[in-house]
Amino acid sequence: MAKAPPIDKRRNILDAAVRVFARQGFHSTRVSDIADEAEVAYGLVYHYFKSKDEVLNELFTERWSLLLAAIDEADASSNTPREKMSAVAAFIVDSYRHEPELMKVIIVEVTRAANSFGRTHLPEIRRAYDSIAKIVADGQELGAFRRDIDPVFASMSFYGAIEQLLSGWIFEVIPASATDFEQAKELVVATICDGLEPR
Amino acid sequence: MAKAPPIDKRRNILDAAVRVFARQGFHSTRVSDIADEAEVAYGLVYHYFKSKDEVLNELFTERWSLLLAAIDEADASSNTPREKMSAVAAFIVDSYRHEPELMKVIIVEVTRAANSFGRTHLPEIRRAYDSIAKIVADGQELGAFRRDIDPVFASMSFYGAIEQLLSGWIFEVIPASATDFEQAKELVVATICDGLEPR
DNA sequence: CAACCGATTGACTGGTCAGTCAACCAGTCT
DNA sequence: AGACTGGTTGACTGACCAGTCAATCGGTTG
Repeated sequence: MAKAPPIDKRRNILDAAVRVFARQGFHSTRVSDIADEAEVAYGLVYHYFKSKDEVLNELFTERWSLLLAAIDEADASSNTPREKMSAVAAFIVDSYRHEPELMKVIIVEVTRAANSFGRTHLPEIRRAYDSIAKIVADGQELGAFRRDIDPVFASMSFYGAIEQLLSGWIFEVIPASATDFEQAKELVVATICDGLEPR
Repeated sequence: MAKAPPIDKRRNILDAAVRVFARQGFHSTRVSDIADEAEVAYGLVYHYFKSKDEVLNELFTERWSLLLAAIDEADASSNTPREKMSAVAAFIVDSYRHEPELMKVIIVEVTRAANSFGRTHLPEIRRAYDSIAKIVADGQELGAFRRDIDPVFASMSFYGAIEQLLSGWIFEVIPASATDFEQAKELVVATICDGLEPR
């Protein structure tokens, strides 16, 4: 049996797709662009994937499951609710820091495109909101968070704030240096947990 | 000269486009869909607009300028910084409440699609962030807001949180009743200004 | 009425791509 | 060697659609 060809063409194609999608956007990417970038014949893309859509689906699913795992892990830890929120923020920011192109594709083409593409993935996206909401709800139980704000609502605000920051970096609306990333982690949590008004 | 034809076809087309874009998304809308919805011949769309893109541009620009004006007006008022933030949140939420289809189109197809379409409008979008940031900065001057959070950063978090809520309503991830709208206005401000942790 | 002009119509064209498929190639097994 | 298999190739097709344009309509002016 088996080969495990030294070079995994399927992986090549996926990686190439990230680069091309990030550069041109999903819609204006031709399948031939992916093939070219991967230095592979046009038809091979269809050998490994059912359609152009499936390539994006795969990229999203691969990554999103990591996020879901990270949230669950944060939740399972014995940290304070606030530290759990910190962990989630840190995971997302670091994801962007280490793989900006992939995150750009996921956010721009899926998460923020709930219309076209994201529609298929709404359930998974929603699971992230729900898991974060659970952290908030537990925090409320413990008295660490105020009880008059609906957890799902808080979760959406929190996630929305983070995603907006990533968008800002992606579209170069705000500066994106290493220190900006570190600050961002702290500041989102500070904003959401402590608020803008002085204590 | 002049007529002012009782029925303004250009307006018809614009309104029809909102409905169709909201229903099917910009990309999967054919120009013929717009013409059909407006009960107008295909070619007429091109009589009034240079291209399909221009229709969307027009819709966005029309609306966004109202938002910018609303922010400026809030800023110019003699209210507290927090009340100014409230006014901005209220304006956006009410916009959605009264014209959900238009807001859906603007958010989904422009604001959150900074890749394809929004790219053209980044400057205008940015202006909104900047104007909100100015409110925050003034609040810091006055001592109403803490000074260790960058105004632009705060502005992005605030706007991101609101937009995320709209997205939640748009994609039916969270319930959207009249009371939800009213609550939302208060809760975003409470979250961002006071924070999740009890005072 | 005749000339004019902007609004309106919808058939048609040109270009673009996603996806198909028949052929080819390189191992592996017998 | 011969047969088989799965990876690999890229030319080709069918569908789709934005935008064009020549023709028509209806109202106004002189």
